[in-house]
Amino acid sequence: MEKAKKERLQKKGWKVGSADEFLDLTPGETEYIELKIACTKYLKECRQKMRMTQVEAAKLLNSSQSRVAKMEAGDPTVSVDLLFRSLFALGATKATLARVIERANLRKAG
Amino acid sequence: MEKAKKERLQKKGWKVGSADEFLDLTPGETEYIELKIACTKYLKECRQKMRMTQVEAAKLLNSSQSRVAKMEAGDPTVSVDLLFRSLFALGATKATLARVIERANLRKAG
DNA sequence: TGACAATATGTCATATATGACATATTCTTT
DNA sequence: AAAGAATATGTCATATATGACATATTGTCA
Repeated sequence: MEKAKKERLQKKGWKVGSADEFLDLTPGETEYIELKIACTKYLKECRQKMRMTQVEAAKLLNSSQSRVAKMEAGDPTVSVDLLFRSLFALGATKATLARVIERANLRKAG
Repeated sequence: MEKAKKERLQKKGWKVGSADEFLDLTPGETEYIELKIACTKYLKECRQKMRMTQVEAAKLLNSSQSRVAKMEAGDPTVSVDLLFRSLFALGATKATLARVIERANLRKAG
């Protein structure tokens, strides 16, 4: 990987390593990442289904547009806590979240 | 509520209010709390099923006995992120977690 | 194209989470 | 009951998350 890009990513909080290190993700780490990504996708889906802009969603969530954008982008500074609280605030339930998590590794169409 | 107890709980990070305020929890907040509690219970269950002490679990999780105790006790300083990462590290999968979340509001026997 | 709305990116002060340690309490086993 | 193992509680320095703001980029429509 290009040195400049690597440093830029690390500065953003991402772990950056060789392919070996990447493959060294434990199963648990992989599941965690998949879960988080699935939540970010579902959040965006929910917001769009409600025909809200990020600004509107931010107001509803007592947050800011930029943070909503980061949530949907899977920014490393966004916690699962925040994602969950946001999803629940947008009307998601434990049942729907469970479904999202369960299917996290499958293609959206699945 | 007794004043001393109230202050003690607030100092610990819990929101403490009148019954009205308690009932004012939004549905989303309630779901979030139920989810979190379910995870703490499941974590303890997993650890015990593996016949590990908190000290042993802590070592496995690169954490400390005291934090494991707090995770299992639902301490307010414990994030869902930490709970999830810990559960995955103990062998839980997205599928099992989904099940835990789905059933979070039901009695354990359910 | 230009202009406006929506989304993304960068940064920061503050808030919250975390591992670690000390110590207290509870649980077992004898 | 005493002793040791296990768990719980309190505290703190450091790490990470968060809302907010400024600014950049992208999308849309006339």
